[in-house]
Amino acid sequence: MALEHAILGFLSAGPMTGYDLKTRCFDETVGHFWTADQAQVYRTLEKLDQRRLTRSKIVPQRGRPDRKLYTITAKGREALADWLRQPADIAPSRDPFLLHLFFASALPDTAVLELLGHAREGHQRRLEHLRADVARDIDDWTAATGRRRDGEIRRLTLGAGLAVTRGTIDWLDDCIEAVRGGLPPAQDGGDQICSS
Amino acid sequence: MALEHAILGFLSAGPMTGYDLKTRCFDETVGHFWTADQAQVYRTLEKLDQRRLTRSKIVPQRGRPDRKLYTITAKGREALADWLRQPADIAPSRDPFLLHLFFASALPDTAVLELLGHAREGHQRRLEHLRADVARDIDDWTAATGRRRDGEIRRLTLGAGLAVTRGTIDWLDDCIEAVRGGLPPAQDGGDQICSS
DNA sequence: GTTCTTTATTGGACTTGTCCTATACTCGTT
DNA sequence: AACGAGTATAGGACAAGTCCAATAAAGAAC
Repeated sequence: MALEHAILGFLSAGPMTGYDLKTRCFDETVGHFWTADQAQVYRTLEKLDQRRLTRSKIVPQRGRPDRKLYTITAKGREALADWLRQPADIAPSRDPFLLHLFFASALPDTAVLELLGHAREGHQRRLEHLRADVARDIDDWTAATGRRRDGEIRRLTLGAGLAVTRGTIDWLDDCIEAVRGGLPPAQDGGDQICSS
Repeated sequence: MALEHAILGFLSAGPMTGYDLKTRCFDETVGHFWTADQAQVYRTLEKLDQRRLTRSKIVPQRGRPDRKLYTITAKGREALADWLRQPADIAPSRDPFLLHLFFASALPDTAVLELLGHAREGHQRRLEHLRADVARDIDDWTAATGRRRDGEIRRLTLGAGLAVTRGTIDWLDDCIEAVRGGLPPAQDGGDQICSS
């Protein structure tokens, strides 16, 4: 499980609670390429504890629910190092938008254009978010912690998001042009699902 | 569920069995952006049948297991059209490689370079596969069926794969150059997981 | 003064997807 | 003659992820 190793990775920088991991680590830091469900984070932490890859300690608070602080163990560091040394998974992931587009040949050109335009907007927003928010977060974090190696690596992962998003937008522009230029008409014989 | 709608999409071109869908549709046709597990295909077909979005008919064969031919119903076509008219999901998907790279700052530069090189190779192979096999499949299929509109759309989805893969390779090249140029050294204080 | 947000953890129910196995007959290969 | 591959479906077990609700108290906003 990748979530498991990601958690170990974050814990290797210092003890944290499930809440810290969910908000500061997943949502804010790696959110643009790896999301984590809150319930899943807590359940994974529990499993890590059972397998002695982490140790947890309850830290009482007044006026707030107790914090459950997780610390990575030597065994946990080993498991993390093992994972890091393994070649990473590069399998292309599923793309629900492409699936949608694939079957959109049954729709009229205008609807296909709408689909493409909507996607373009979404990716444009994402591009701006990466350029502004994510880039700023990395700068802030690097300035605050002084961990320049980590910062460099974070900047590289941000670069991936930028490259892929830019590539996707260019592709969408090509698509829009192609459809505007006129797609061949739908054949009869089951091709046309929706003519409205 | 996307698989459900994908199956309806394929069935809208004509009746098929679970086996046809798995091999000819998913593995061969949309495999480069949407994979499907065999068991999942059969289970989804069963559910579609229960919900009357398809109808199945057993076609006996001699020397082979019986085929169970699924036909899309009017209700199924409606469900498909509804899905197509909805805006598609554009949420960026998880990228296990980026997660790996993210924590690789704990590894020495040489190991990071290895990771990047391995990924580059994988994407290069994928690029060649898309350019050769997938492009040929589309051409063959278009020539065989004469469905030029579908063929055009398929070519567009292929273009997405090419654009994203090319973008990723360019990014990896940038990364490799950056790491060769020298990453800042790891700090002490938990940063360095593995020095070997 | 009530409602919303933040901090913090946990459990239930469910969906989706993966892996493995069983069955069964044909055809081609070694 | 034995073995594997192709054709075809189906079930069990399980892993991973999503959604929702409960609990609980502080503090801010309306």
